[in-house]
Amino acid sequence: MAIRPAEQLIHKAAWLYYAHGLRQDEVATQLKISRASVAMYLRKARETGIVNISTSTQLFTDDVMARQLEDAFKLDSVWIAPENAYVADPSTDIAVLAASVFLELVKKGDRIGVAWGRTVYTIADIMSYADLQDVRVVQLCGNLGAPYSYRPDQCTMEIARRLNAKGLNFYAPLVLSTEALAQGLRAEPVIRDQLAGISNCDLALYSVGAVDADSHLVKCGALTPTEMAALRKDGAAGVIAGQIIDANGEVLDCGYNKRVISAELASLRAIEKRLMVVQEDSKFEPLLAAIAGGLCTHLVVGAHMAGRLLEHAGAASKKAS
Amino acid sequence: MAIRPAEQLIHKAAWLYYAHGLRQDEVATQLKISRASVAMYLRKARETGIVNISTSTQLFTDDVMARQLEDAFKLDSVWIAPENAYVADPSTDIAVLAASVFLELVKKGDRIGVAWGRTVYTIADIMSYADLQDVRVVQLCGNLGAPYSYRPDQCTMEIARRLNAKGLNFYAPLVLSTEALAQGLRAEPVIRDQLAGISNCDLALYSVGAVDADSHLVKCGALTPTEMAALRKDGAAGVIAGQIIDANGEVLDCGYNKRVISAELASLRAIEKRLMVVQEDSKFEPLLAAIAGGLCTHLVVGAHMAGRLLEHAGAASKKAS
DNA sequence: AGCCAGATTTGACTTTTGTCGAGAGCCGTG
DNA sequence: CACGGCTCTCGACAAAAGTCAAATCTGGCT
Repeated sequence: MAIRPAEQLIHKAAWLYYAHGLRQDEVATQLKISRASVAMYLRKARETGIVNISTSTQLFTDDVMARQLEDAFKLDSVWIAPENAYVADPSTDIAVLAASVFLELVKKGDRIGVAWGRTVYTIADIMSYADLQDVRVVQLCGNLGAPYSYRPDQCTMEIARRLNAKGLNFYAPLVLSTEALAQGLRAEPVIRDQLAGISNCDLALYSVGAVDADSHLVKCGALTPTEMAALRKDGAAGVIAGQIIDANGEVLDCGYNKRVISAELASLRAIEKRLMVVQEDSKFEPLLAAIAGGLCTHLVVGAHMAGRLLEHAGAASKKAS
Repeated sequence: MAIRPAEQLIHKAAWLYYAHGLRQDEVATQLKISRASVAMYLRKARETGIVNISTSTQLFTDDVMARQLEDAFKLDSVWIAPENAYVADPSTDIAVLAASVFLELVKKGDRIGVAWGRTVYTIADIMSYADLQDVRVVQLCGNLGAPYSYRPDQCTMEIARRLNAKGLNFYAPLVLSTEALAQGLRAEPVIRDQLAGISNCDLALYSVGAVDADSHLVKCGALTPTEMAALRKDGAAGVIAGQIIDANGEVLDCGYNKRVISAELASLRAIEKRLMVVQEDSKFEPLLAAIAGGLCTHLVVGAHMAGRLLEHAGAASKKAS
């Protein structure tokens, strides 16, 4: 930086423009700089989170379906992204909504747990900036040396960056070769502390993975397609923070899970607000499992998925009566 | 309304524009309306609080003086509005800052106590809109049939309106003719409930009044200039929510106070966040009294007042040592 | 001391946004 | 059923904001 015109000026410009409602040229006069500079400062102010522009997500919870889902599945809050009613790409729409919801749920001083996946990374990527200096973003599970850009640590750091918060990474692989090694690593002070700290989070953000050959676990080489198929037969219903869960949302008793370094489900359940975001329609079963396991209190889904969930709930209650 | 283009469309437009970042003409195409309408919807969205534009007040607390004041007076947070560095009118600057700070302190589900005065009304007047449906704004003291536009109930209602919140008014006069009548009225269920509810507030917003002929209490006819002068001799140092306090921030033992219907200071102190805003430099003594009485945890003042406070604190500590 | 590299600032230009008055649709009323 | 009154909607113009390449400045380095 030349002479750090930075912060101070950016803040002043943002203040005059957004809080006092002056025009850019008036701000320029006040600050004795050119209007072009003001425009640039304002952009920086938005990018830094010095100014916050947020739109209420009310409408998406006010939906009738959303209310029904909340009742049917005993969730605190459900947001439904209307399908193809809005912008072109439906999955982007869900991510944009999720990002808004997320920002609405975050409070100063919060500790936030973040898992990993394409969904989470997409959200991080389109999330607008905020200025939450005292927030901490912690990684919920170990890393994979994946060729992808949405590795667990990347998700964590990107979200921390957007929030202007501190990111706490997890310095361990997600999956180890042997159970013994995993146990040993879990006992390491650094890792143990990190794992123990997860239940202190105020908010968690994750998606749920499908149990098929397309799963990231397979793509990253943590499991072979054959192993995955076998797990599926043994009752695997979904993937949460790198762990395989059964249809009841409990950790599946399998060799793989024993080799994983990740947040215990009990720790996740201890987090007050658990925001789950599901983009793909194919993740119906996994989502049901996650909900059954109480792994989600706040839910963001597309209209189609919402419909399927309601249908399912309706059928279930009919069967019961 | 023609066919209620309302809410729904406004929200959609705001969503596409602010959350997705489309241009107005793109939004217009999507929604199949003219761009001019989009522009109008967006204005409404801002006015309704469907979109929120807020600028961080960080810089004003990061100030060295602010930190010193926090330490010297044991306050949670202090914001200092730079004098004549910014926009023309210094008192407006303080109000704009106060409004931002206020909005930053409000949380969903909060109960907010609001007193009255020119300062409070100015803040309400320039405060931007927000969408906090489950917030309640309660009036901290009785009303005066003043010719002014900043009557207690007006302050309360205006703030409630800006927040899209529910306003709870106080249906009693601030001052009665006799102590007996005041006592009787305080015992009335409606009034008693309102008074009792004050300590449940999460946030209070008020200023402090001066004890002189310019006081609102005099202008509104609650006290004559002569009475005011007499009270001053008896130790009156300031006015909080219509009550006279002494230099220690305690209720002054006087006939006037016994005839007032207002929040007890103990109730005010029970409120977690007490935001006090002082615009006029002449309110130095009253402010000191209010701080001494623990009536303020968060403070917004101008740079000049901040300087005087620090000077005072320095002198006091020097005397002590 | 002089020069380079990086970043900021600026003026001029283009694009985007705000606003106004006119026109059109809807509703309750006479 | 025609008539204001009302709001919403649109097109066109004016104002404001965004952008880019060139000019300028800074501090560090040789």
